[in-house]
Amino acid sequence: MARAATTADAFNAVAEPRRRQILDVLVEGERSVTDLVEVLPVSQPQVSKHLKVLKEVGLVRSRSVGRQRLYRLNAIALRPIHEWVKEYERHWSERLDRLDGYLDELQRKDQG
Amino acid sequence: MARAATTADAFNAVAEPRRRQILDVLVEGERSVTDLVEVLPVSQPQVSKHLKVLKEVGLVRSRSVGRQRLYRLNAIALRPIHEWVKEYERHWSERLDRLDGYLDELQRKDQG
DNA sequence: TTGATATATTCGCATATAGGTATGTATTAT
DNA sequence: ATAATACATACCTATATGCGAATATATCAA
Repeated sequence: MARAATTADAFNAVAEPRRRQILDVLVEGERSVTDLVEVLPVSQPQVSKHLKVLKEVGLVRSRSVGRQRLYRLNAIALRPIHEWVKEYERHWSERLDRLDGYLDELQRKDQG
Repeated sequence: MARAATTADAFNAVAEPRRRQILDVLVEGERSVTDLVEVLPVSQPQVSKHLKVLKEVGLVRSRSVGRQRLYRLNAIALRPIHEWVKEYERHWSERLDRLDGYLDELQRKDQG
């Protein structure tokens, strides 16, 4: 078996930095493909392909205006990621970090 | 070019559901490889391989105790994901969702 | 030393990727 | 009709993936 498809879910779609970049632009408002090409260091075909992936997982929606296609963010599709990662937030508090440091040190003493 | 390596960053490492499952167990405390194999529907070699990926991106740390290797979460490595996705949270408020619904409807009327 | 337990690594496979380049398809303008 | 603009799709390549199966390595037990 290979890796899960980029279109499998938001986690996979967003793993690609370019696609996060695109979302980072769209969060400011609707943009045409050309707009995105102008702002990002990505070719037009690549932008279109990335948008297709983002659309398949519901992260963006589009509408046609003349010969333009305007894409906009559908942020709620990011919610599963937020919900998942949120549970871990309390674990990077300073207290737990210190415990980790302590365990690392024990390890070093045992084997180093 | 191919897809970015799973070990490229936390985003890519965590895109794989099995690895999220592993973290979901480790969030409750340190576990040996065997512990994880018993709890998850994954073979031992696969668990070891997933742990290797997680370790390479700093999401877990390990220490040896006898012939066991105990893995523990290093949650702070998830912070970049949280920081990124957090910015989008306000965008899935009800008001913006309704605007999206409205735009979708316009689109349907224009072209459907 | 021999065997058992715990974990890691290797090998083979099918698969889908991101990017480049080229081309197709609407839509508008002349 | 023709050309130009805006966008999508097809084709190619290199790459690394996740899984299964087998094997290697380390540690402890008898």
